[in-house]
Amino acid sequence: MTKTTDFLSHLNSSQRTSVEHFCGPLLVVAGAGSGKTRALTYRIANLILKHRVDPHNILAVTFTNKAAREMKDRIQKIFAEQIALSQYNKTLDKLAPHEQTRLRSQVYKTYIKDLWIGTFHSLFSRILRFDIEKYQDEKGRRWTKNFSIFDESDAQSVVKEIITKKLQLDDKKFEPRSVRYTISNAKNQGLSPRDFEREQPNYRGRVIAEVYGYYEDKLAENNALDFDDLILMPVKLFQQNEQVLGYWHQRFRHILVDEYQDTNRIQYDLINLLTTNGETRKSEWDWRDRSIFVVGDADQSIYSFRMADFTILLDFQADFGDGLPDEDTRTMVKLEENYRSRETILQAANQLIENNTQRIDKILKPTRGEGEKIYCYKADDEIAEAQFVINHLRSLEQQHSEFNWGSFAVLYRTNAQSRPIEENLVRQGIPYTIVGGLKFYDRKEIKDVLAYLRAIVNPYDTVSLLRVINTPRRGIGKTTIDNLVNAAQQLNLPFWEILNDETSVNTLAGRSAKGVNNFAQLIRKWQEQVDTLSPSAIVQGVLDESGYVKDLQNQGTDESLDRLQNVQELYNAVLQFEEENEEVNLSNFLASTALTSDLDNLKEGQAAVSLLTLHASKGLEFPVVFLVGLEQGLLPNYRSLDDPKSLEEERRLCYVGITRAQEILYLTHARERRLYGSREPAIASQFLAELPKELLSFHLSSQAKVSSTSRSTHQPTQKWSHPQDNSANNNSSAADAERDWRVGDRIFHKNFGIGEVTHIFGSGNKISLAVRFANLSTPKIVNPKIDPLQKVE
DNA sequence: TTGGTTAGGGACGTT
DNA sequence: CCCTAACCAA
Repeated sequence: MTKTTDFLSHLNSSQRTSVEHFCGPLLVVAGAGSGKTRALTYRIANLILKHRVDPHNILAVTFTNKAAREMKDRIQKIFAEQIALSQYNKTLDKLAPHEQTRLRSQVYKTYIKDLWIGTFHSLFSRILRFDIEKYQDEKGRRWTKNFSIFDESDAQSVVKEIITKKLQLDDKKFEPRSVRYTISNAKNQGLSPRDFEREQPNYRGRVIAEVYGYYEDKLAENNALDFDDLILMPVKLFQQNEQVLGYWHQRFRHILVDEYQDTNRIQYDLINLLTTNGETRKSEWDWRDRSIFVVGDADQSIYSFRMADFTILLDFQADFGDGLPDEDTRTMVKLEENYRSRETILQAANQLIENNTQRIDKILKPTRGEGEKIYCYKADDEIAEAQFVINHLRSLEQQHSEFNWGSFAVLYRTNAQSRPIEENLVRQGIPYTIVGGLKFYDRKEIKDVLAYLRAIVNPYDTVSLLRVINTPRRGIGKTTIDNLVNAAQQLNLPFWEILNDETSVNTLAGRSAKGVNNFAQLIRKWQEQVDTLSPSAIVQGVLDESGYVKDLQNQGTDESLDRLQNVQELYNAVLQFEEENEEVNLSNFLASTALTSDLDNLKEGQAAVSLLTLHASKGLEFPVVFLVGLEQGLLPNYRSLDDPKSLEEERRLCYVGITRAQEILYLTHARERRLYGSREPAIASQFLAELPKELLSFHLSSQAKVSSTSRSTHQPTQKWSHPQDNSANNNSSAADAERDWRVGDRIFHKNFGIGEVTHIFGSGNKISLAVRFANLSTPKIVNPKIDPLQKVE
C-alpha cells in the first residue's frame, strides 16, 4: 500500500481524536450510540496503516464473540477499501466481484488473521493453551493444555455433589446455585479458599469455604477450569512467572478494551499486568510504542452481579494517566453525539439517568431529529401485554415498507417473560429469534455429545466420562459405577486409569465388565484418531459408534426427533467451525462451544423479531423497541428495591433498553401478572414516572388492524450410518483361593508378575485387591478368586 | 437396572 | 405452571 487516503474523514472530531491517539493511555467515555465501535475499528486500522504497527502486537477485548467478529469484518472492509483506492483508484464496490473476494482474502491473510480480538474468556483461554503447563498453583497442582472448560451447570453439579455426597449436607440449606455464586465471587476477588475462610464469621460461610476448597480440588482432578479460572489463572501465572508475562507484555503493545465499565477486578489486574509488565512504579513505565485504550460508559454498567465494577472505569485516569488537571488531560475523550436514536428517545434516556447519583456527567446529544412520542401502554395482564406488542408490530410491519420483522425487538428484564410473547408470535406465524434462556449448548443431547468429545480430549475429565459412560444405556448401572469411582478414589488414581484397565474393570464391574470395557475401548480408539482425523470426522465417529444417534432413532418420539435435529445442528456447527477457523482441532472447537453464547448467533438482517433480555441487548440497536414489564418488582427487580446501589443499576438497565431504539419506542406494563400460576397485582415501574410526561403518549387499547399471515415451519432431515459394534474381550480364570489378604502382601500374578497389595476392597466372596506391580506404572485391581495369582513369602 | 409417575420447589442477569 | 429429583414397580 503506497498511499493512504484520508479514511479518517468519516469521523467526528472526538472520534478522530481518539482514533489518532497513538501511545500512552486513553479513556474514551462513549455514550450509547455514539459510534464507539467505529472509533475502535478505525483506531486499529490507523495503528496498522499509519503507525505501521504489526497486527500481531494488537490485543482487543470485546464483550461478546459476535462483537469481535463484527469488528474484524469492519477492519477488513476498511483495509479492502484502502487497497482498492490506492491500487485500482476505485472504490471497493466498483471492482468485479471476484476481485473483491480476492482482495478481502488477501487482507485477511496479511492483517486480520494475526489480530487478537475476542472476549476476555476466549483470548485468555487461548493464552492458557500456550502456557498453562508452566503454571503451578499454591497446592502444587498442574494442568495440561488439554484442560476442559466447565460451564456453569458443570460447576454447579460439582458443587452439589460436594455438598450432598462429601459433606452430607442438605442441598436445600446450601443451594448449589447460591454456593457456587459465592465461590465465584470469591474467585473474582482473587480470594483462595483459605483467604475466603478467614473472612467468614459464621457457620454458613465456613461451610462454603470448605466446599470451595473441595471444589478447587475437583476441578484440578478433572484437569478442568471454570469460567472464572480462565481469567484468574492467567493473572496468577503472570504473577508467578515473569518470563511468561514478559513475553505477552512484549507481544501486546497496543491493548484495547471495549465495555470497560463491565470489567471486574481480576480482569483489570490482567490488563494492568499486560500493560505495565507488573511494574508498579509509574515512573518506570515506558509508553513508547505502547498504548492502553479503553472505551466505556458508566451509565451502561449492568453486570455488577458478575462482580463488574464501574469504579474501575472512573479510576482509569488515576491508574494509568498522566496526572494533568482535567482540563489539560490528554487521557480522556468524551463521545456524546448520538447517531442512533431520535431526539425524543434521547431526552427520555437523559432524564431517566439523571436520577442516578454515581456517574460521570454526560449527556447524549441528538443528531437525528425529533421523532415520534414514546408510546406507553397499561395492559390487563401479561397476555394482553403480549397481544398489544404483537398487534402493533404487525401493523407497523404492514404500514412501513422500511421495516421488516428484523426491525423489531422485544426487551424484558427476566427470561421467563418471553413466554407469552413467544406463544403469541407462534400463533400469528411471525418469525422470531429468542436469545438466551435455554441455550443450545445447554441442551441435554448437546451436552452429552460434548461430554464424549471432552472425555476424548481430556480423559481426566471424570465428570464427562461419567455423564456418558451409560449414555446411551450400556447396562452399566449405579452399583458398577460406584465401584469404579470408589476404587479410583481409594487408590488416588484418575477414574480413567481404572476404566482403561481391563483387569481392574473385570474385577470391579462384574456382569457389566463387558460394557465398560467396550466403552473404554471406544474412547481409546477416538483418542488415537484425534491427531489424524478432523474434528468433524471424530464427531461423526462418536455419533455413529457410541450408539447415541441410533438410540435416539429407536425412540422415535417427537422429543427424540427434536434431539436428533439438535445433534445434526451440532455436527453442522463443527463443520462451520472448521471452515471459519485457523487452528482447527477438537480442543479449540470445545473451547468455542463453551465460550459461545446465544447472543453470538444473533444474525442481523435475518428477518425475525428478536426477543431478548435487557442484559443481552447491550450493544445492539433496533428501529423499533418494545420494552415490556415495566413494573415495580420486575424492573426494578424486587431484589433491588431496598438497596439504592442496585436500584441505580436497574435504572441503568432501563436506560440501556431505551437507548436501543432508533425510531420508535414502546413501554408497556401490566396491571396483573401470573407468577408461578397465581395472579399477582402489579404496579407501574417508578422509572415510568421519572420520564418527562410531554414525551409520552398513552395508548388505551391494544387494537391495531390485523390481517392474516402465513405460518413458517422448518424440517431439516438427516441420515446417519449405522453404528458398528466392536467387541474384544476375553477372560482367563484360575481359582487360587487364599484365606485372607492384607495390605502389604506380596503376590505373583501369572500375567503381570510380582506385585504388592495396596488396598483391599470388600470381603468374603466379593473381595478384590489393588496391586502395584513392579513393572507396571499404574496399579491394577484383581480378583483373587478368578485371577491367576498366588501369595508369595 | 430401567422407566414411569409424582411431589415439591421455584425464576434476575451471563462468560 | 414447569421442571427436576426422588421414589417405586417391573
